[in-house]
Amino acid sequence: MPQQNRSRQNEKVRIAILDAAFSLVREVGYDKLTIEGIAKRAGAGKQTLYRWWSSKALILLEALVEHVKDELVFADTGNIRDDLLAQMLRVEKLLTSKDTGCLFIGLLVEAQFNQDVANAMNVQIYQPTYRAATERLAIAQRHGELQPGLDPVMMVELLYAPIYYRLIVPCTKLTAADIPKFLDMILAGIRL
Amino acid sequence: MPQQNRSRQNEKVRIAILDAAFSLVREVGYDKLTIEGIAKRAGAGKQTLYRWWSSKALILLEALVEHVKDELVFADTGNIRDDLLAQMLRVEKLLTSKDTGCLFIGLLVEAQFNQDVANAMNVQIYQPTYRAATERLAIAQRHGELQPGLDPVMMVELLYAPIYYRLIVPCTKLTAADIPKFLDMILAGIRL
Amino acid sequence: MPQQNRSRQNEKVRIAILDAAFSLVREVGYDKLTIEGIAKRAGAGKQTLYRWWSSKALILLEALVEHVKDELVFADTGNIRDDLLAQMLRVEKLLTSKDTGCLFIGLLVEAQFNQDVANAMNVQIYQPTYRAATERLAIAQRHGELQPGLDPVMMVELLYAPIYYRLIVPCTKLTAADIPKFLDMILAGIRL
Amino acid sequence: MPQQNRSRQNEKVRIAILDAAFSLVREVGYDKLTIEGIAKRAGAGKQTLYRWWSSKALILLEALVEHVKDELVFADTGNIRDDLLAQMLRVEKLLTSKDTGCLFIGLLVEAQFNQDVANAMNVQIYQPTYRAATERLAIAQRHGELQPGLDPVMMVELLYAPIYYRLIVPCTKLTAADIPKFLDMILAGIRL
DNA sequence: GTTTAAACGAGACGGTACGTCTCGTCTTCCC
DNA sequence: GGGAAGACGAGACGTACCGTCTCGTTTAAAC
Repeated sequence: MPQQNRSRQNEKVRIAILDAAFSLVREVGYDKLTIEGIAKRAGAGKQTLYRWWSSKALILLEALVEHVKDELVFADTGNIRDDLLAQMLRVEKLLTSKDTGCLFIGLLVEAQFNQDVANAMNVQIYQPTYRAATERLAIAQRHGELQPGLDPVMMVELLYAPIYYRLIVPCTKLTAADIPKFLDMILAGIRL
Repeated sequence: MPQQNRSRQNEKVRIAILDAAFSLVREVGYDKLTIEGIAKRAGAGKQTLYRWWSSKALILLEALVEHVKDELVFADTGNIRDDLLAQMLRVEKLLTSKDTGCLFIGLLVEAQFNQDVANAMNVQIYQPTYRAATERLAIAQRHGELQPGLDPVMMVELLYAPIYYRLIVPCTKLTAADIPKFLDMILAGIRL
Repeated sequence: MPQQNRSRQNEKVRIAILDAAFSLVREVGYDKLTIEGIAKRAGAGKQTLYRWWSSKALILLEALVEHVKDELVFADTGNIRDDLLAQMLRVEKLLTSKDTGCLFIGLLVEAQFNQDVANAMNVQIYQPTYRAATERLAIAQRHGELQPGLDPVMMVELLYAPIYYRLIVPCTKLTAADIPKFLDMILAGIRL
Repeated sequence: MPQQNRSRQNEKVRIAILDAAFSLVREVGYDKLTIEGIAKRAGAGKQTLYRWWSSKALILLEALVEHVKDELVFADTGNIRDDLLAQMLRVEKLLTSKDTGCLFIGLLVEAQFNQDVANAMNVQIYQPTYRAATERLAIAQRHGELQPGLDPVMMVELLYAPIYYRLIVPCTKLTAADIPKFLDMILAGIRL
């Protein structure tokens, strides 16, 4: 991330670019978004974008992080099901909202082909999320709410998995109503 | 899909194009794959590709389907865990193999932005898969192996979900070794 | 020319093709005329056209010749100026008429780059024209109407030259009214 | 013409493109000349050509004008025949030279179908030529060398006409040796 | 308050691939 | 078995963006 190197540059330009990218991606979609389009909307030169970011994905990631950095917390109410449900709904909202949904999918897509983007997403999104989630699950295990032998990381993945599945697989639809159903299936198991 | 309209055209050309696409996508990756590149390798004119397919994704989908149409079965050995594990491993292999892995991811990606591709994948991949899987699960419910109140479709999704999650989320890795762990977590539940 | 080889082929097809070419070139212009367009209008297969003609120019030439073969005569009224003027006006009319004008220009153009067309035009258009014209001029020389020492061929060329000049040079316009002026300048000379 | 708008652009690129066009048209002929070919030889991107010129004809016209802008003068030695002959030979040389001949014919051809090219040729080639020529002829008329009642413009056209005729009509050949013969026929008239 | 170095907007540049078009050849099917 | 119909390989068209590269012009810190 380049922020640290740019202490002297005009913060206004950076904000204008992030805003332009954030609004444009909603209007034209991730794949139709171009560096030239962002530059034009931001009233910036293309060179300015290339100076600070190495791809459009990293611009969007920075824009996204500014919008969602407060969502990664994991509350502890004492009841693990409530906390898990709250967090799953929070993620579901993030991934389906008009603002951030297609942006997030675009970034996931880009990360498939671009290792820099994958690493950046990992550092800025997934590591904080996993840390918060595994800590909460470990507490629940110690409290006897969850099975003690299971790997917290795999539990996190299993919990988020249906959300991403519905997001990614064509012709499925991610809805808030199905979240608690999936949660309870995971908690109780599907075997008789 | 155009196959039905092309009874009179040279099947050799179609095969050459699908083969070219299938081999090229392995070598250069989905996003670097171009229509021109496929045409060149196939010894075909670009117009021929555009005549029969409306995007590179649909070419790849057709190529993929030819390679995997036999994988969508769902055996019934009488033991539901065995059958589920076998199918999950089959899918895992498909999604991580050198041949079809990045091809499949590319198609998933494309389907995010291209409704035609999404529909085509649904018809050719997901509907057959879901049908086979839900039938097997319903049998297991009737046999008293699985909880009778659960929606077979959601169970299918839950079972496939961790596979897709590991496939799609950056910096995670889909391995055969984790498949039975996820399966048992889903079967038994994670709650104590 | 292919006519002699096609005794057995359907004359109706040939006529349909020539008619289609002749009418199409008026509507779309020489440079926008395509083999495919002619075939479509004629209700013929492209292969049929390629079988009998080697370029669209030769189709048009054949169509043109059918329309103008009677114009190449050179009457002898006994008065050389009258005969020359009549012929020059006849050519002017041919070159500026809606039917044949742009067709003829197209052929001239094509002949610049295509030796086959140049030869065909020479044989079918220019040789008959030159023969008729030089014969009439030679008679006039013998009758003491024209200077005896001049080359009849060059005289023919000089007479036709202003017509072609006006036809070909951009932003000049070929009009019947200027023909007699040019003729009299050539007859009398421009020197005082 | 775009020259005036491009003060800031790299003149080297413009020259490279004009040179490439000029040399390529000699090698492959006007009709086989392509924008892509020019771009490739010039080491330029296609977009650069499209940015400054709207057709290959206008590129060639600009290249031509650079080569011939000094040929359009019309000397005044006091003897009208000498001056006319000199100018006609100059034009003959221009139209038959290996460098500029087929290029010029190509432009004439293009001007038949493309009004922009016709206008550009008129402005850059014919208007200067006509102006210089009619002025010299008017002087000759005032000096009593030429008939005073004749239109200078039509005289100019008549003088150039045989040159263009020989250039354009298939299977005729423009030679320097015939130029003075045509000139003298025009000056003296062909009537006895 | 001036200097000066960077970051800036603007956009030309060499490229690549796009999707379309037409060419002239080749193939299939029907009459 | 000849012709319409049209698929085919080829390749140029004109467009859109890519990422790089000058250009002057702010602009803000250092002097």
